Amino acid sequence: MANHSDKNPASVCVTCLHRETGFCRTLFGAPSEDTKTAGEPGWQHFFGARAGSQIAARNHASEDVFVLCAGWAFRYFQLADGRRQILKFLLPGDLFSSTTIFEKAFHFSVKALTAVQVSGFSRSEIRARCAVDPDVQGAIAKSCVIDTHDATELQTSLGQCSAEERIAHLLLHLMPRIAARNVIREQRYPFPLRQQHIADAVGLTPVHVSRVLGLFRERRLLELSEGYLKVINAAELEGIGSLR
Amino acid sequence: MANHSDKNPASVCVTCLHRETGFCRTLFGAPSEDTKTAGEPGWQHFFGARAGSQIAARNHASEDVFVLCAGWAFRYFQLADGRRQILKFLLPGDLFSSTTIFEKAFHFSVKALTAVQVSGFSRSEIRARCAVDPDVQGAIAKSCVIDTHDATELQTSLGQCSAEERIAHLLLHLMPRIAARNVIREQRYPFPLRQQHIADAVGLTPVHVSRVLGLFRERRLLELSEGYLKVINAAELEGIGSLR
DNA sequence: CGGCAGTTTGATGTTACTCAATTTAAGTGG
DNA sequence: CCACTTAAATTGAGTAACATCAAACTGCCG
Repeated sequence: MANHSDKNPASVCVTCLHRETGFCRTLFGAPSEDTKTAGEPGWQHFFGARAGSQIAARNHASEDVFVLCAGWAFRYFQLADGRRQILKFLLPGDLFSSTTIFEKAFHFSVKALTAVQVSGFSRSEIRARCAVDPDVQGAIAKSCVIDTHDATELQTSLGQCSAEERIAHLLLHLMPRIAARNVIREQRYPFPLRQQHIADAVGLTPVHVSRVLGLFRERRLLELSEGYLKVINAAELEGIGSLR
Repeated sequence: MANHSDKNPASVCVTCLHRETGFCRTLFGAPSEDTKTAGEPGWQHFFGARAGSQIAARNHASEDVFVLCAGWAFRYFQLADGRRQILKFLLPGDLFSSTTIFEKAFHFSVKALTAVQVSGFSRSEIRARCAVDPDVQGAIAKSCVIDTHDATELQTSLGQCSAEERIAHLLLHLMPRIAARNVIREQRYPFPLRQQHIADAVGLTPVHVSRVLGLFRERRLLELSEGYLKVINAAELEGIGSLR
């Protein structure tokens, strides 16, 4: 696993706690001054990782279930010759994958896109809670449903859509997820992806991604630079990428 | 929903019952003369559907969870302009989707590829059993894990692989699944897909699928006709389509 | 100032798509 | 069993979308 040296026992998953979208909230209950300063319970631990570092690898196993608490990461599948498919961009509150609740071994890898904080929970503890707490059950079920639905959309996008449609769809998929975790003003979204990441997510080359984004910019649909995505014409973007 | 007129109360999901792969086995226990002749319990019912008929539609909801008991079907996602992505080919024992256990509404559609028999189970009954029976829990978890893993592979195949690789991968994915449900002699697999289905599953046009299959045939990797797939050189096929 | 990572641009190549015609296979009714 | 019909598969020619290769450009940081 990744380097645990940035471990910060003082903060208990604060980022996740105050997010409706997060998994931690269900496990901890709503945030309180108590939990924020309580330190780690025995069945939970934290670690940080630098941007670009690998924080989970395919075929490795863990007794823990991991949740991203701060920063961006991505889950991906790598082929022997170096090609990789980015399966999902992980935002604070996201499980690495909902299947990790049921299985020790990963079928995927995870890398940090920015500096991140990750929280690990004992799988057996989560499953014990699941057995008695319908809220936890519901959170797990919801997570599975969302992952599957996202997978369906990605498959459709990759299999059926043009370069423009795929990129527009990716942005449209990310926008509400980013908005759920940040205050958005003037349609300006924090957006740390490099074009290489977009390329690996939508199955194109970075060069072609650059051309398509250039087109979008020319048509005044959006601007993308300096770690921000500014959406100028959301309606037209949806017309291109909405999969309806 | 589909036409229930072919309903056949005499047979209790026999096809699923004697399959290790099936969901019904977990719910019923191993087959016995008893269950085979008992008729339907109140929380389960059957129906048949003709080849080509739609048996589930996106945005429709049902109190039931459906399992394919006989024949082939496929789950797919359709776009407004007619394009469709086939997400999974369903074989006897397969749930339409594992998410149907958690959610009433479908995010996908299902069509029969051959004549089929479908079994519907009351969702509330399954969830009640899940709460008390670890085997049922395990079966559901396994089903989620497999669906997610398959989704990962399909995403990678669609996003990163060439036409040859995608088609080879599809065949390699199906072979063991077919073999688990049929006696295979001489590497000859029952295979009812039309080239159009392959095309919709791997994101190519039927014309191009025909060319690639023609190449495979020329290279003596396989033959594909008359509803059967005959694999001649499995090793080379794996070299092309194995995603390693 | 130089170096580096990321992006943009241009020229060219390849893969897969489109359109259209032809062949094969599968029924169907006489 | 044989014309006839229809769906599916194959083949060829031309084209569009995206990849590849290479060079130039940008912003950033030491």
